[in-house]
Amino acid sequence: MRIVFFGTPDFALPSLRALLAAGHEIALVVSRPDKPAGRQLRLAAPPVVAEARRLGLAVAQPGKLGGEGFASRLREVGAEAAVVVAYGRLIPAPLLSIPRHGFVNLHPSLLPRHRGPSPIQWAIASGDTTTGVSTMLLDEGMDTGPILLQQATPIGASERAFELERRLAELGAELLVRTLAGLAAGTLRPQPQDDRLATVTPRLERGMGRVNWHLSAEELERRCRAFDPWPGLYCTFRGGRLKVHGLEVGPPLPGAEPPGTVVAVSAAGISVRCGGGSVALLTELQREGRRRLPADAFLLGERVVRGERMS
RNA sequence: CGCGGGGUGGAGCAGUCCGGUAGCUCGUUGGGCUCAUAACCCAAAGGUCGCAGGUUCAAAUCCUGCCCCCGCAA
Repeated sequence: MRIVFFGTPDFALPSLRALLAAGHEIALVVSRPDKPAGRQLRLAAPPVVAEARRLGLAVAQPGKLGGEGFASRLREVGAEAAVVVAYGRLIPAPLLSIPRHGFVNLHPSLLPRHRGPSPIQWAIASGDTTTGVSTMLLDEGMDTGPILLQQATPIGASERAFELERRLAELGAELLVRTLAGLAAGTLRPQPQDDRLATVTPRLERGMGRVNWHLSAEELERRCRAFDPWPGLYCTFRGGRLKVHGLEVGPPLPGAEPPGTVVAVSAAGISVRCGGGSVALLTELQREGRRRLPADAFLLGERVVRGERMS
């Protein structure tokens, strides 16, 4: 099938490759504009653009999709379907009817649960034991279109967002290929989503990684995995930023210290009082400007003492 | 030129401002104690102080250039 591919980050790469491998013709790859990245703030191309160039595909990085300019470009391409995988922008409604089969979107959750921009992270943060990938036809809403196919997968008890994301990217790529085959064969029946079951995830922000010690250790443990690698979990300790890369639910310790108080220190980690009397065991830490370290190594240089506070 | 921190025995750090024979915790090795031990005691080994150049009687420490790691920001 002749298709236009919309995508931007790494998550979209397996899909792009799988579509090619399945014999589809990718007439155009559409991605978001380059933006400054890295420590020197140099302009960097999104992963999808880099990959598309390697593959010798035509690339477009329009600033806006709204105008007539892009619409006519899309018509010229004459694709039978558009595929959207983590493009990063809402597709304006007038474009949706240009390809004969419409816009097929891959979404990394079991819709209608976890609509919105960060479904993978919130599936973990919410304590879900199962998630998955969905393909659907885009409509004018945000992840509200009728579902084509879905594939579920369990979430590992210690699985982190970057790991789950990698798995869902692969799982989604397969699902996408099956979806296009189904569309071409006319065997798919789009199922409307049940809006009553819908949940919407907020876009992640830097500040969401700030540890609130009043939350339970269980909640913090999930966030530690959900926000890895971004925005990460961090707090303030001894006047500087302390990133928390490893946080486990610790064995309970008696006491009524205010949340954020160090209640025990051992080679296994730093135990910190959390909400509801729970205890978090910090097992991997990183001081700003320093390397991330397992707790035992961290403690050799930072003599953390019982009773110290983290905020 | 976006802002900033750091590179010191195997690991994590102090020492750098106010130049003057390298220190702490841990690990390693040997010995001791002990029913025993990841515990404790004693001893030892192990370092071109990121690289190059400069200043100086003398540089981990001051100056210049380069390499590498990291936090913020995006």
